[in-house]
Amino acid sequence: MNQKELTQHLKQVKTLCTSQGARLTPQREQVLSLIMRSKKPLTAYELLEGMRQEDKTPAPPTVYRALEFLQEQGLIHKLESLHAFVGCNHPEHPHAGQFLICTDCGEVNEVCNHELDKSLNAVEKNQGFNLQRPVIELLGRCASCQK
Amino acid sequence: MNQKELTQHLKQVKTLCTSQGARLTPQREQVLSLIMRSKKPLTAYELLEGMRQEDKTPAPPTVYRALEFLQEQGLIHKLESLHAFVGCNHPEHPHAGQFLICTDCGEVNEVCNHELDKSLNAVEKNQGFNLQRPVIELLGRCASCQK
DNA sequence: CCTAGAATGTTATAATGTAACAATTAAAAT
DNA sequence: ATTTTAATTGTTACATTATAACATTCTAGG
Ligand SMILES: [Zn+2]
Ligand SMILES: [Zn+2]
Ligand SMILES: [Zn+2]
Ligand SMILES: [Zn+2]
Repeated sequence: MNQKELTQHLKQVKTLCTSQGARLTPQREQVLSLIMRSKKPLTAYELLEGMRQEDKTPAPPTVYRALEFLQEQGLIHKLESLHAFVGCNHPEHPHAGQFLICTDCGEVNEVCNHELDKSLNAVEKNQGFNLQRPVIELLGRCASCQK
Repeated sequence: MNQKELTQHLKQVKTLCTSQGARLTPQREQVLSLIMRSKKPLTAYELLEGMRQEDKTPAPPTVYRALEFLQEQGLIHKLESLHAFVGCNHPEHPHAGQFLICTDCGEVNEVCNHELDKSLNAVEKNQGFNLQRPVIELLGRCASCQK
């Protein structure tokens, strides 16, 4: 995400937070901004490093708290298989993410496949399971890296 | 898994390993045995603790090596969202696991849903993605815990 | 202003995972 | 059977990821 897109995104996100009575403080915004600008998912400690370059020297809880907030607001997703975080491009309606993760170039692509959703619903129904948080992370090689 | 089932499972597994030219050494068998006997997924350090009760005092690399071997042989699965390991009941034909994980009671249920598989294949095809390791972990409440 | 709750700062530590190299053991070759 | 080789295990140290606990500061609402 480039500077212009970022500015636009942050404006949207601020509106969104305000409407929810959630406070997108400067620190939280800084963490979000670092994540959105990155081409790759970032770990908590990479974010800490990023914050240090722009700012003072925050301690781990600072960044973990910001990450918790951003997840609650649906502004970022955590990738369990990478211990890293990516921004969400469609935070306006809450959703669980489905991710294609390239193990070669590190690119992460958030998809939204309704067939997959249906299958998950079917599993839920079959098993009498109440699904609350699906973790769908598809690791492999992206189209470019196969060439 | 009870003692009788375990014995039976270990016998099968030994045959399987032998046929692959893989060596299920006593340590590896001990780790597998701890995992299969447990009702809940176990973390590496819980396994270390378990090994210490039966044996000497192994260091972390010991258990991580055993876990790596067991995963390679398809005898166990790692749950990324829990940093923990569960046994596989169908190691005879290799597969990626699909898991229902109850956040109340901790029970983990490995399912094998072909609709879900199809959806994954469709995503692969649509995106030109070469899927190598799907991580499918469905967190929520199991049927019993909803009552 | 005053106060209550939210957010942040700070220190310490817990939990998870790996690098590097030495010692041992088991398989394979001679 | 002995030698050679590769696989496995032991050991130490450390890297990475994450949280508990408590103090301080800030902010919104009365
Ligand atoms: Zn999203
Ligand atoms: Zn790629
Ligand atoms: Zn399995
Ligand atoms: Zn349950």
